[in-house]
Amino acid sequence: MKYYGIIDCDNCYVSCERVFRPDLEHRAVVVLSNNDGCVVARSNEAKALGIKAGMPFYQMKQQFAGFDITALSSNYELYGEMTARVVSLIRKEAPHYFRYSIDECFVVLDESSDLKQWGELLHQKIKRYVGMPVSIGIARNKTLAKMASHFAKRYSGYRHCCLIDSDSKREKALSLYPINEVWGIGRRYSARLREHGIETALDFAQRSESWVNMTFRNIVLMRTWRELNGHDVVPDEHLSHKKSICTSRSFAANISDLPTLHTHVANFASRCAEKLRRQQTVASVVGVFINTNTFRDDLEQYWNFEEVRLATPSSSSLTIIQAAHSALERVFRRGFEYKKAGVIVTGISPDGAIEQDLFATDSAKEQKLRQLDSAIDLINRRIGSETVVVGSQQYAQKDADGKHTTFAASLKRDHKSKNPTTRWSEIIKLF
DNA sequence: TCTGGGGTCCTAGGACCC
DNA sequence: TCTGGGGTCCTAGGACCC
Repeated sequence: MKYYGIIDCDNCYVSCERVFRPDLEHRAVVVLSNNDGCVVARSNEAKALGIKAGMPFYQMKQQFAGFDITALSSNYELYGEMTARVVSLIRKEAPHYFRYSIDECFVVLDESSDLKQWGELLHQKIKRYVGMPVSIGIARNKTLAKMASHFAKRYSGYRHCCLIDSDSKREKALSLYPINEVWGIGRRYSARLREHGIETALDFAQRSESWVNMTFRNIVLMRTWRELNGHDVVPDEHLSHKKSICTSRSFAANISDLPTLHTHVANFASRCAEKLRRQQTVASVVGVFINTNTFRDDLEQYWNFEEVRLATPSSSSLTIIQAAHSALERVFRRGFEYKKAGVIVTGISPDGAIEQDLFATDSAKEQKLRQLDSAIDLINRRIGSETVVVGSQQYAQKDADGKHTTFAASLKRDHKSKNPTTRWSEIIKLF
């Protein structure tokens, strides 16, 4: 019989920071979004104080003035590296795995071994080798495994691994689980379910299949109902490549001029091209959106999105940047203060299976672009991201050394930690 | 003054085709 | 009173996830 396990990093970003800052253990710590905008991760101590996820940083500072809280800017280079180490350990213990998000990984297990012990040992191993605390849930399907991992996180008696392997355990767990915390049931559905007197996962699971069907006429909710009742019906995602890739940011300050937007959009486009190449795919459509500050209802708002179709699907930074620039020209309207922009690439297919543009004459050029991109990727991977960039990615503004400012430097990150795992210059020195 | 950045799936409805 | 009947593809919007 097949089992699913989920390995979930506890307070992932905070835990990554604590590996290199042991002084932050047992203290209230939050990690902020880009431009130090919102709280995106909290230590248990910060949660206990009542700091909510998504809370704007300035509000937190007002509301929790006088509390001893450490706030850190997000350092995605570090989090990406640390979680990759976690995954490499998981892979050794469970060859059949798929990554669900930056901090979660599903594995498929069979019943032959002692699954509870397996989970406890994996937890110990990840803690010892990477320093990351994880919670592990194991059950017959993914919805129940997620629920189990929450129990593992909440009750220390489980020793970081909760296994649901019988109907009695399943029903007990369901009865203790609020309906709004079930995987796949968000704010809207839980409000509607509560109108029908459903408070726990068990209340929902015990309704008849036809009642759920008639009341909601919704196949997604129906699948969740089946999983709560022990069937394995939610399909495995993330086994194939992504169908859309987006890179977008809010700006530290408003931007009204086209050249500065061009530079930002070039950087977003370049990131999208990198992501395409990493999963060995190409895109055929490049879209750009820009918008004014949606929180300022006293100002006139503008939001728009334009797409450009490529003659030949591509993952080349130069090609994607060019297309993004022409899309930007189309969405841009003078006279607005822009707060955010983004590039979205779609029409994604595996690289290699590209049907040629009927009128293409530039396959030799494509070949050269490909070699150029590979060389840039290699350098940026070995030496550090943004070591080599396309000219249009460089900001007009220069730093103290006379060098052009880079994308990373354009973000406001006043409380950022070092990158001891990916930058030679920031490696930890003991003496 | 300061408010994140990614993704997925499903459905309904319209355009278009034969 | 009573619209032909299939199809496919695309898009927008709504729900969800982390």
